[in-house]
Amino acid sequence: MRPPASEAELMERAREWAGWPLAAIAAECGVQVPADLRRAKGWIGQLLEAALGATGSSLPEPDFPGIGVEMKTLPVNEVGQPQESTYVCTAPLDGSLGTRWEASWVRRKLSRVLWVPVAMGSSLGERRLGQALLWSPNAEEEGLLRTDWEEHAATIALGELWQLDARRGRALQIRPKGASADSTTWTLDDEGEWTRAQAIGFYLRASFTGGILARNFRLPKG
DNA sequence: ACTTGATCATAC
DNA sequence: GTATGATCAAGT
Repeated sequence: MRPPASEAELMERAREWAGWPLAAIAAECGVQVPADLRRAKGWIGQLLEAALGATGSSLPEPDFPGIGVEMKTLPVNEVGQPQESTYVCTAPLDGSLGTRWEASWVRRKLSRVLWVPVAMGSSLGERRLGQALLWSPNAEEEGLLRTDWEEHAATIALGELWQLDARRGRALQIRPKGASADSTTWTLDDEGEWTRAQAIGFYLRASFTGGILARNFRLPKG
C-alpha cells in the first residue's frame, strides 16, 4: 500500500475501513488473525499500519512521515471509552530528555495524531473499527500535557527517580516500558553517579484520550 | 472495578 | 539496548 500523500487521502482510507471487522481487514491485507493478543499485543496497530499505508513500524519517525502524522489505535468499549492507556515514547534517563516542553519528543509525537478506535468484541476478529479522528491538541489539552511533562522532566533532571510514580500526572503519566521489570537503562543519579534504572516511558491516561474521542466518537454501523 | 506495574513480539 | 506496536495481569 502506497503511503497517503495528504491528510485528506489518509482520512479517506480511514473512512473506507470504518465499520469493518478486524478479520476482514486482515484478510484484505493477507494477514493471519492470532487467537488473542496475549502474545501479539501490537497486532492491531501493525494491521492498521498495513491497511492505511504507513511505513515501517520500527523506525523512529511518524507512521506517515510524508504528512507528519502519527497513528494510534485505541481499544474502546461500546460507549466509545478507551479501555487502556496509550504509550507515547520512552523517557530517556541519561540527561537527553531536557526540561523544555517545546523541544520534547512527546510534544512532537502528539502534534498530529490519527486516533483509530477499535471496539471490543466477543473475539479479536469480530472487533470493529470505529471512525478515525485526526487530532491536534487544543490549548487546554496542550497545557495539561505540558504541566505534566514539565513535572516529570524536572524529577528526572534531578535524578530523583524514586519520586516517579504512575499516580502522578493528570493526563500524561510515567510507567515502566520494556520487556520486563529487569529492563534497565543508564542514568545519572541525584549524586551524579552513573547507575542503572528501570526503563520507563510516557503514557496518556485513558481519561485523556477519552475526552478527545468524546468530541467525535460514533459506533460503527452494523 | 480500575489503575499501576509488568510484560509480549519484532526490527535494528 | 532502543525503537516500533501495545495489552496483560497483579495489586489495591
